[in-house]
Amino acid sequence: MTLAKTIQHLRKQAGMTQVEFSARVGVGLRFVRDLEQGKPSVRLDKVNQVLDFLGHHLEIISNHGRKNITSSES
Amino acid sequence: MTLAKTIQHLRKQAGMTQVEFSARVGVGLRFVRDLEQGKPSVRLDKVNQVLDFLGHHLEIISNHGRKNITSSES
DNA sequence: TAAGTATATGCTAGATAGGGTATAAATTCA
DNA sequence: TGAATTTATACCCTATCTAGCATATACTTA
Repeated sequence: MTLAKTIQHLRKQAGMTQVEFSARVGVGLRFVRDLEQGKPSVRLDKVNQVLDFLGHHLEIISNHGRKNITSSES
Repeated sequence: MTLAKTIQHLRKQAGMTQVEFSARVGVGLRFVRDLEQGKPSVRLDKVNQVLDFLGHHLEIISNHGRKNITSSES
């Protein structure tokens, strides 16, 4: 599941509209909408603020196996 | 480990300087430095670009247990 | 269908991230 | 210790993110 859809899912699970959610999290309504629409260039601190409110956080996970160091096979 | 330190660790593990790294990833040197210094307000898409290069990605993880819906115990 | 609610999109203004560059500080190594 | 390398900090400039508002579109229910 994408970040956008996961957050949307968690918000709905918490029974909040975007309006209520943005107010309680402390970010702009517009941001919540952009976020849930999958805008890629959002600010990380804002995302973390949202996730923290939802009792979640981000972690770095290895892409099991094939690295992507731009396959430097000369 | 923090996002900043993890990325720095992965970069060094790959044997690259910040200069080489930024060039190969395709982001500015300035960004790499801000990122590794723990600047919280970096852009998510840039972070993902870096992580993808390193063969990693971000995932949403639940903070096991205590939610943080700002403890709305009235 | 209509009304009410919720979400999506377009716009502007203000704030700031990122790129580039220069320099300072730290680190490495002979 | 000194030189070379790497990393950190400071500055300016441009691009764009966020907030806020208005409006349009979707969704729900009577």
